[in-house]
Amino acid sequence: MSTLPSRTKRRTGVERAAEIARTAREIARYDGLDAITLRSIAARIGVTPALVSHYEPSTEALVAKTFGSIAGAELAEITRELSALPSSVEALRALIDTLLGPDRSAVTTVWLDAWSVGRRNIALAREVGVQMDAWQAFLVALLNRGSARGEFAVADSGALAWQLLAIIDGINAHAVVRYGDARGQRDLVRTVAEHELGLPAGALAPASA
Amino acid sequence: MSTLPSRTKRRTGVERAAEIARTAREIARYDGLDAITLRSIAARIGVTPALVSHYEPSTEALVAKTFGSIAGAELAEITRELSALPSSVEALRALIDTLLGPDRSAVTTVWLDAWSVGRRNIALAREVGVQMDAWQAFLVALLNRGSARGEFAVADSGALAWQLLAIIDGINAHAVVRYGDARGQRDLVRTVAEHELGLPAGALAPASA
DNA sequence: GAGCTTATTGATCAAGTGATCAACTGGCTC
DNA sequence: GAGCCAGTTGATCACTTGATCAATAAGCTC
Repeated sequence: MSTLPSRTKRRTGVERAAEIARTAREIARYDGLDAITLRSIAARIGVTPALVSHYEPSTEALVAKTFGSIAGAELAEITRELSALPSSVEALRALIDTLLGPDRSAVTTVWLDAWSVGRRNIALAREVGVQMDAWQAFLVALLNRGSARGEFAVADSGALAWQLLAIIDGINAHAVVRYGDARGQRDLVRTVAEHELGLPAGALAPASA
Repeated sequence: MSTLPSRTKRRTGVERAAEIARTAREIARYDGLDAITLRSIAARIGVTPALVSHYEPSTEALVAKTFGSIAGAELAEITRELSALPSSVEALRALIDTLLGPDRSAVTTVWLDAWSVGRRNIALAREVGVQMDAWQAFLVALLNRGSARGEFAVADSGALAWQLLAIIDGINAHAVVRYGDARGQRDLVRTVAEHELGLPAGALAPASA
């Protein structure tokens, strides 16, 4: 046998922990939150289940952390994208387009899993609450900013944020089961938002005809 | 020992099958669809897991059947209740009140479980599709009836039915996690329905002030 | 290059899952 | 009351899960 360094072994603790976290996210996206297993992660990385257990003593906590990581990463990315837009109306339009766009089913299924599994995993249930609050806070800030700028008028930004998020989540849940694409239902969210914000019809419609 | 007939044994096959189905429904409502287990059912009835397996050779199929039974029973009950109402507007109002009323979380959690578990259980996934179609068909019929009676105007009853169901499902999903009560969000559905049907504002509001 | 810190392994446990099958027995029929 | 059909049991298999622990070995420091 040659001296092939076939396996790069013995990574740093920090590196390995990051690798485990990343692998858990991949598994959650592809196969669901409850496909996260000591053995599924270990097999994917090429190590022993005991090693995963060493870095993540509680699998339940790892599931909760993984969900929070996926949901939080999406919110962070959207926050970044929207911050470049000049007006709140454009930001709201982009938000609707993104959250009801194609290739969203991966994140949506993770949310569906979280709502379901959260009943058996207390840490996950708490994380779901945290992420929902974070989304609502983000949308409230967006609505208040637009209101302060005089772009539109909002009576109760907190309640409206919950309503818009509920509609979006409902549409996406249906899309996962039925057509795999929620774009056809964007008009519903646009109409509700325009109506509640006192915007003229079509104000949130896509730019190009 | 006395001759106490402590256990009523040896039921009819039909009786036992019904008992198993009923027990599976109870477990699904209280502890979720994936708490349905040969042993959980058997323990609750007081028989051997093998007996449950005898009547239900496939647990996956039993889970799918149980979901269909719960969802179908609710639709049947609501259909019955609404059929007594004289107008379609009143029926729509009652539908919204019921589907976003208290004590709905049990059924909502079963739906959440079904959306999540359906990815691993093909039979369940198909049943979810069937039940969603049944609900949509029911609502389409309600909308078309009201339109034919001249109570309101509906452009695309099929699309509107999906939209209203998506909103209701989204609100209920949020309610399961957050406040446990979706009544505060009823106005959203009412407003959307009134707007889309050309009804005056408040037409779907509760009768009493 | 000795020694030590720490990443990593292999083995193993207890619990829980669906499923199968021969054996038992309750209760009805003739 | 003998016999038989069908409901029921107990034992058991193969598999998956999370978790623990002593033992190993890699790689850095001195």
